[in-house]
Amino acid sequence: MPELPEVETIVRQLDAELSGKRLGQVRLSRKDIVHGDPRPLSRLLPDRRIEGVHRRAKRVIIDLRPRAQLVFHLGMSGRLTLCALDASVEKHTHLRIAIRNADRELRFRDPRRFGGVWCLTGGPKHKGRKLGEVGPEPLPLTLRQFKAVVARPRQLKALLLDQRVIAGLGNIYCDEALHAAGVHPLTRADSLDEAQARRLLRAIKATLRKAIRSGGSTFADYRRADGRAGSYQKHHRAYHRDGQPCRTCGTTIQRINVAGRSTFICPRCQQEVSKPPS
DNA sequence: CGCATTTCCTGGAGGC
DNA sequence: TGCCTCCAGGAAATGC
Repeated sequence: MPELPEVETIVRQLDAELSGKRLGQVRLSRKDIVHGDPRPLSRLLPDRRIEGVHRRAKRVIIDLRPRAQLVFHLGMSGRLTLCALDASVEKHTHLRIAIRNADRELRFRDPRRFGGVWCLTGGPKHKGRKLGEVGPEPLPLTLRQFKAVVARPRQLKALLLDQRVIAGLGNIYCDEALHAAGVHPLTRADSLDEAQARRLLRAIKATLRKAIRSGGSTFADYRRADGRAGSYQKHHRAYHRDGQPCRTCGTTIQRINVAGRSTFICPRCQQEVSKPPS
């Protein structure tokens, strides 16, 4: 489940490897992973130069010249890897884009197909599912901005997961940050006091930065762009640790359900301080 | 407005 | 071993 740190890891590798290179042949074996018209993909992309690869929210954005953008969302099980041309092609590889003069290609694989690709060429109005608006990036967020964004009568975790509110957090890093901040996920977001808000924002940033340094968390599908696994799962303190002792206080980590998601908490470190919204 | 539920999809886990 | 059911979850849609 690639979230901000996983996508950031992929993007840094792709940017380092691909900037300045030109795209070659495009092979799309599953048209329905493309939102909008899939034809421009193979028609308009070859020969464009890669200006750079960056991230916005959980999206990988490849900037091209002449001006175009290739946007990937990895959903649950999406992988974006740079492979040797002759490497065996894994099942569910939906898109392959050769890199000129490199003996390598970019492959997009996504068994569950919750992910997708957008090809933005600035041409006719984009049809199909649009890229939704997303909220501010968490890493540059100031405490003032964070408090403003969080000042709503909603379950805290549901709010943090909402990409329109803050961009990039998913189930793993929400649980890790809430645990690190010692805040219960069902806390009413607008009831956080100054100290809690500060702790939570710091925990979010610290967790994301550490995860980026570890190349993200690999549970099942996620891989870095070079195919290797991330290692931050070894440092998780809450996520997927139900039944195991809290690394802070030894209390057994519990699994509950919040916002329709499995949620892992330490019932001692994360006390429910205020009534959740109706 | 918020929130629970459903939908999409596949592979892996667990039951028998 | 093999079949079956259940379940994970990002994001959007639906119903209350």
